[in-house]
Amino acid sequence: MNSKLPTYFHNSSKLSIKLLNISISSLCKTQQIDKAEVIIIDAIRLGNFPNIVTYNTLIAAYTRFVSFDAAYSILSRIKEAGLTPNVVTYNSLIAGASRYSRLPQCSELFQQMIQLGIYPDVWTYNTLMHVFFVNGRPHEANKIFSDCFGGNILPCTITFNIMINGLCRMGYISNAVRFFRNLQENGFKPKVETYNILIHWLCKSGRGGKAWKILKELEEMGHVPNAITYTTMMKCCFRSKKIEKGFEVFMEMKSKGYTFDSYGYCTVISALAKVGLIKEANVCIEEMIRNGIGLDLVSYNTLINVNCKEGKLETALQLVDDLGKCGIESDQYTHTILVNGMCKVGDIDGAERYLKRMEMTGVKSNLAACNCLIFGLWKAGQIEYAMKVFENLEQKDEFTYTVMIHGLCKQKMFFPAAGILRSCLMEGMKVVRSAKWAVISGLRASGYRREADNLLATIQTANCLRC
DNA sequence: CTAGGGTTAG
Repeated sequence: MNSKLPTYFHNSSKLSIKLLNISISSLCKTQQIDKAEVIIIDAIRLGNFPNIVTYNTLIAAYTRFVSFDAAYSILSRIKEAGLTPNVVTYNSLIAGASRYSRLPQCSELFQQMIQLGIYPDVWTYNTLMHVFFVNGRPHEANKIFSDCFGGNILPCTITFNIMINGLCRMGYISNAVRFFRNLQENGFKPKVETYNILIHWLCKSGRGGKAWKILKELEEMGHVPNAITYTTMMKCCFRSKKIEKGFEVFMEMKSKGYTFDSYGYCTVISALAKVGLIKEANVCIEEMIRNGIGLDLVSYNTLINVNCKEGKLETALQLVDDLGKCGIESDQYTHTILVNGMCKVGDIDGAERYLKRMEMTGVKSNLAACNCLIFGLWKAGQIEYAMKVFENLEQKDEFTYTVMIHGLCKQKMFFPAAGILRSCLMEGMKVVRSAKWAVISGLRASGYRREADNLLATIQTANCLRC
């Protein structure tokens, strides 16, 4: 018998099950699932049996922190306990399956719940729509949306938000705005979240002017912009290189008390570092730390990047160490930032060793980091080696191609550059204007007019095919 | 179940 258990676990009553669920919920939230399981075992031993809420809490935690299969196996435990799964059980499982990109399983679970006579609710429909959008299936998402309307379930604001966000995610931004206007005409009162979604996508697609108009509308409708609105607008400024304006937004964000987390700070720090305003970036870092803002993985990556940009590699590595001490694992961003930092200070060997070590420790290949290495090799004049790394790459993206094309053009190797440009087009990837121009003008300047025109024609054809 | 932050080329 566990004598350390609080006394309320000893009485089997409605109160004790409620308290049990509160304990399980708080343990699950802090990723202590093992402890939660121990408490459940003890509770059962004391005759305090968990109910469906207990199991649903476990399902949510297992999908979030362990695996879908672990969560799914709770279903049999529910049956063994003589309980019946409910709509929340299935909603959590569907959300869990979507987290692991198991699209067929989402549909299966949906069918299964209907067969069991469990009626889907608006959460079920919202989750399914979200799943389909995230997996690039707008038509299926739209079908769910129609079913929702056709059935007895009333869509809510979140349903509309998922629809608008999903349409934008698929690139249908104008359609999303039209959908939004249509809803408004039918009496829909959008919330700040809805406006934030539109503002975010308008900025991301380069329609900053329209984004500012939507922001104005948000305020005219009596809404107050929140912390997310501010970070979104800031990002919008930095995207269009309006650093001053972005900084002004940050100041206003601070004055409104919206810099309570690291989001705003990370946005402004990265933007400053990117344009070389390292001193200013460091002022913001100091302020963030002085204000006692909790640092997460993204914050650390931001700080590591600033130090790398300064050439302070030892400090950067110290921060990686601190990260580990906080129990946070570094990710692909961390690795890329470090590889880039090493290349920047000319330590190509170090960068290569780091990449090799990543491979050996089973970290999956990181294209961005490889791109940094190739760029570093070009800068260090190790041309043949850069070519070799490039050829051995099993995957390439537009950065890879751009780095190679610019490198070759700098060496006046315009024919190989044209070759790589062509293979890039064959892969269906877009070519950055500057790289395209470097090859064409290079060929022309060295007297190969015909080749230049030929290449230009190929580029234009490729552009047509993409549309 | 929806909305914000971090890496590489020019």
